[in-house]
Amino acid sequence: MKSTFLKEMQERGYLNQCTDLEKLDEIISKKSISAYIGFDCTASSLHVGSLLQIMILRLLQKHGHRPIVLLGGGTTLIGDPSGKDSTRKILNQKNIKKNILGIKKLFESLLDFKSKKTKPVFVDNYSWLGKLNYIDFLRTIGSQFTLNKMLTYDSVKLRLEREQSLSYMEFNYMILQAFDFYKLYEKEKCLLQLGGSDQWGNIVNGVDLIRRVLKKDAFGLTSPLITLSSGAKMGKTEKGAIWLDEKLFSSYDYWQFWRNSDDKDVVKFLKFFSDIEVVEIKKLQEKMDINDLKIILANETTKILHGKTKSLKAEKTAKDTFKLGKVNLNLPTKNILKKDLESGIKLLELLVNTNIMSSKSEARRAINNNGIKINDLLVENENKILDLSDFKDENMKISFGKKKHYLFKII
RNA sequence: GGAGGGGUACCAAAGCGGUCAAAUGGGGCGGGCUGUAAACCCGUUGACUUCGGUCUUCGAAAGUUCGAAUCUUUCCCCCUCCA
Repeated sequence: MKSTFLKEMQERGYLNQCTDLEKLDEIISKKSISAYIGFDCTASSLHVGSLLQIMILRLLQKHGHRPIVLLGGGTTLIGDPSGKDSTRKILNQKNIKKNILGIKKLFESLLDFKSKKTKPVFVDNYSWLGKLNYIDFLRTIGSQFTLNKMLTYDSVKLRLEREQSLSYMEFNYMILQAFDFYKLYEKEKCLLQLGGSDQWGNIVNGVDLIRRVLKKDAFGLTSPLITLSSGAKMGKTEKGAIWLDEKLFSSYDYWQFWRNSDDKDVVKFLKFFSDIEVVEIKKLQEKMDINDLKIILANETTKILHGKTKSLKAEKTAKDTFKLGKVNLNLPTKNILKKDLESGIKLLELLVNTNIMSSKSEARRAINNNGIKINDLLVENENKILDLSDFKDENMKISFGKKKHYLFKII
């Protein structure tokens, strides 16, 4: 492979399938191109599941290419049927607009805006999908698609085979995504669409459309679906998604998420989610203890998303809490009113009110299973009432299990 | 259009008039061991509780019964086979 971009893509394991790898390599090794990835706007933030795509955009910039971030303000109104059993809730435009703002903001720290040449471009496909003329669209674009072929795509086939309804609206999704690529080729000279392997069908459609209508070559490239060594899908835990927005998922928790990776995933994750050069990762792997490697992983990933200061802070907090047994004031913090404390607060209620536990039964259970500690002392009485004597220097630490620690402050 | 099978907790799946808040497995959570890992072992897994119990739950609604996840009726949804 000639191009540095594709070489690193391969080294890091980002490469799954390409419509024409040789030709793309030829072009991309000679000049700088624009490439796009589309993001759904179903939530106000992205989660770890989208992080790989973001890393690819960063890599694109690193090698002198220009990333285009397509926010699916139009397509989210329709809903991608790929990999879904049933139609999902359709969002209204107001929510989608809000989501777009939230997602856009994430990219501010993740991508490089300084270099003129590789400055990212943001586009919302509503700007062209929203004003389509139905008849015109059917004649120029719709005529290029055959039902015969559309029906063979997995996203469609699976739904039909399972006799689950697929609305005409959703059925059109792939055409719209193909049209996006077509538009971006015209407007932004975008040669390449990137995406997860589940997007392959949609991407190929775009490439075909450009070839047929514009008589030009465009390319599609997909990344593999990441699974954890446990087999689970990346990004969602039982407690909910690992959000990238700090308001939804704190930098401390984010750091912890990576620190708690499975041994078997660490090197893979370093390649996927850190900026450390692959050669360097190999060296680290040889000389370092797996736990130190996990700390590096946590530091690097947190640094990329939340910045160096927060990453260091999270590392320090973790070290104090887990290694030194100290109370670090940067632990997730909850406030307690002084007057409430003076009249006595039931531990059970506090746990539920602060969302540490979702019900009193659960809290009782946790206590009876020796899972709750106050200032590192096991709580034995489930009906414990808290008062000032449980605080040291205005602080009280409540721990649930070995990993979750919360700091309570009197206000 | 014809014939049959089925909808049970987070998921899979048993139960087919009372002993059912519902077996079992997976997942989750907690504990033990460890390294904030994996594997393994133990406990736990609807809510509220003055710890006596109470309330809500087996696709939906209505009914039979002292008593229904279990029986009846209607409705909704899914699956398999034939046409």
